[in-house]
Amino acid sequence: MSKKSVTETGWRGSREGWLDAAYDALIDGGVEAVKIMPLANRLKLSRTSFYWFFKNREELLSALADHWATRTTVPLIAATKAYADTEAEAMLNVLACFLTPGAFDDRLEFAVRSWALQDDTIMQRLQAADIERLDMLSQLLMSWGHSREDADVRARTIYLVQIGYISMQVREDTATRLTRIPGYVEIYTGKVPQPHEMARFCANIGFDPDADS
Amino acid sequence: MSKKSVTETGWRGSREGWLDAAYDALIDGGVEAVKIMPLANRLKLSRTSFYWFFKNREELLSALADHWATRTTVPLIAATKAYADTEAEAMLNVLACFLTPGAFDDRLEFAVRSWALQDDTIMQRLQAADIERLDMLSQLLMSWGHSREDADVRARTIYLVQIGYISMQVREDTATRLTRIPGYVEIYTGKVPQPHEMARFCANIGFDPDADS
DNA sequence: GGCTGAATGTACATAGGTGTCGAGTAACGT
DNA sequence: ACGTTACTCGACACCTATGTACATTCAGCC
Repeated sequence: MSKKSVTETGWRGSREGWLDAAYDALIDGGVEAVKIMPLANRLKLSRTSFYWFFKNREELLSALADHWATRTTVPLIAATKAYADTEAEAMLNVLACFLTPGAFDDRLEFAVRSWALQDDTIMQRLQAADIERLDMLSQLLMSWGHSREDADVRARTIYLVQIGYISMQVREDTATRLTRIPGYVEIYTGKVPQPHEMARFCANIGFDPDADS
Repeated sequence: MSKKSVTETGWRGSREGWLDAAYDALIDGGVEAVKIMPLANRLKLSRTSFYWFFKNREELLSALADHWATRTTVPLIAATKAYADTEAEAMLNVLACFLTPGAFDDRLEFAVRSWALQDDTIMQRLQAADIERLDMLSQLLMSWGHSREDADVRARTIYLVQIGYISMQVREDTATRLTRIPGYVEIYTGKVPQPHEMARFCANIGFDPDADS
């Protein structure tokens, strides 16, 4: 799914190939795992081939950071702007973004947060993203009638719970997590989601609650 | 406060000295910053002196991990068991633990979470700690009348918001954060803290709300 | 003032990482 | 089939880290 991209050339290496490998290394070993020599070994390529596609390690890391924004902030903001009939549904749209694999990339998010500890420019991009995301959530809540102050605390709760989940690196299955969703929606908005709203939510995240196993 | 401990010998180095330096390096650079050579430079000691106090780098890291437990899980659990007249007060006790500098060491907590990404044994200790902490919070809520399910979701919210805060590495001043506290308590417990409870809370965390700037 | 052991330093072996240079090789267009 | 371009690789120079062996120095105690 990732190795063989559209640009199917006869060459073994490619910018995307190195980038994918770097991405994998980043999400399950942190920045310090993104090293050219190990990547080369995994790709079964010579270490020095890397320098044909990238100027140096820094350029690779920078490309990784760009990737992060499009895989996290972008989908979240889209979710806050999605259509909704009720406040509960609007909140479910946001939660769906966090839950759907392929929408908000939580493992990448965590890796980048750790990375920020060692790198100031990443730290700055991260803090800017936090502010932007919180602001979007706050706006969403205000559009459903919450006061500025109330929307502020609630937006923080929603966002922080999610960041917390990511940071805990929980890998619980969708079904378990699903049982807690109505509770969260109620805590976040004060409103209980209706059965048909939950049904739409399940459909959105591609989950069939009737399936056994 | 940390450098010159009680054991004031005539020697320049000491186990504590190296440990303190390692701690500093860990919280503001991640595990990868805990390297003997840089520590030696900072301590103005020869690199190899280290090996007189520690067998090797691993032993240092292990000592650091032990330190983490006593500076995070231990105070949190104490806070859940602290005396309280009301549920709101009980919750404020927990929040105070998170806010008081010197109680729950949030920077260390974050550093360890990042560390876990690269180290399986740390990951296991961390997940055990998460379970234990969530369990304590849940028990606290159940002792104030919440059902098991409700306590479960609420405990997660409280804990995850805090982990989220830590992960965001926000450094907002006590006063700002304080304004949001009553809002959080209400979201967490459904009860509004009384003025005298807030006053006690301020006293606990060593904050004077009347002091200007 | 000299002994002793705790603490420090110097020198060496080893390992893994980065990046450059230049020679070689595979793919593709004509 | 041939040349050009796109890519690959090996060798080299360099840096930073770990850990060991051995020599040295210093504090504290007769």
